[in-house]
Amino acid sequence: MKEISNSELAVLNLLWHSSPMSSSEVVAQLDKSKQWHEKTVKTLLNRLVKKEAIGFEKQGRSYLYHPLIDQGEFQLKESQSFIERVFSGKLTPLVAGFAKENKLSSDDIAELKQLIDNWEEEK
Amino acid sequence: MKEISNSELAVLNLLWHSSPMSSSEVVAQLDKSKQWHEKTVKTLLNRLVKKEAIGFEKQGRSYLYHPLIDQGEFQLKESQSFIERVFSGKLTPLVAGFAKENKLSSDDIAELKQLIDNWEEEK
DNA sequence: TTGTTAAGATTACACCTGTAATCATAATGG
DNA sequence: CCATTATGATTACAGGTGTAATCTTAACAA
Repeated sequence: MKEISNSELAVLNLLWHSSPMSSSEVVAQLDKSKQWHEKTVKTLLNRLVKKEAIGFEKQGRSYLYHPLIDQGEFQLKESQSFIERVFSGKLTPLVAGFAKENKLSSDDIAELKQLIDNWEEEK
Repeated sequence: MKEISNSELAVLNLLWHSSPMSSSEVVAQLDKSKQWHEKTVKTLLNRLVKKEAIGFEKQGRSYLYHPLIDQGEFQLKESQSFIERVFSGKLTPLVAGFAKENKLSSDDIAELKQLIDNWEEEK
């Protein structure tokens, strides 16, 4: 599968959150966060279709779009390649960086502890 | 500061690891990992200079390059924007994804525990 | 029925990126 | 002293990206 650009990802994120959605719904949602023109959003939907990242069902004159790729898989792949590029493949320095700069909340810590407990249990 | 592309980052990573370095040294190092032509590497060095990500000292006919931006800062910024884009700003799902797919080693877990301990101590 | 609209398709266009090749020039080997 | 070379500067060029505008056509309003 082709690379998904940042702008395209914003659209895809919406569809992962709720789908199917018509282009006008996507436009309406995105208009809250980004200031994208309707034409821009349509271009992004089109490119995502070409990349086979999303598909659609015809609904009269308009389409209802839905994701074709799995969010979890996408996130894992992206995370791995990001960590490879930026942290030479090591995950903990990323987390350490957040900790150092106080970007971690107590909730984050609690969740991390939980993760570790689960991991150890399964082992 | 301008965005650093992936290829440029590979060069920058080398310079963070050891600097200053001449272009031929950079070429030699990169030739081990990537199969980049000398001309390609020179282009990347040039672009990094234009982006003010690296600087150089003249050394006779050639230059000795060194980073101008801090690796830790860069990594933190990139991490934040990555996590924002891909995980809606939440860090732990990233770590959870790695855990779920068995991408975490015992060493990783040990390091994470250490991090958490330190974090709690400081609080 | 027909002019207007709205949806999707196609085209636009400048800038970035990957990946070099060519140009200009100063140092170096003979 | 001069031809060769190595280094940096400039140029190349296709494909991706952000950000739309224009074109085509089918449905809807009057």
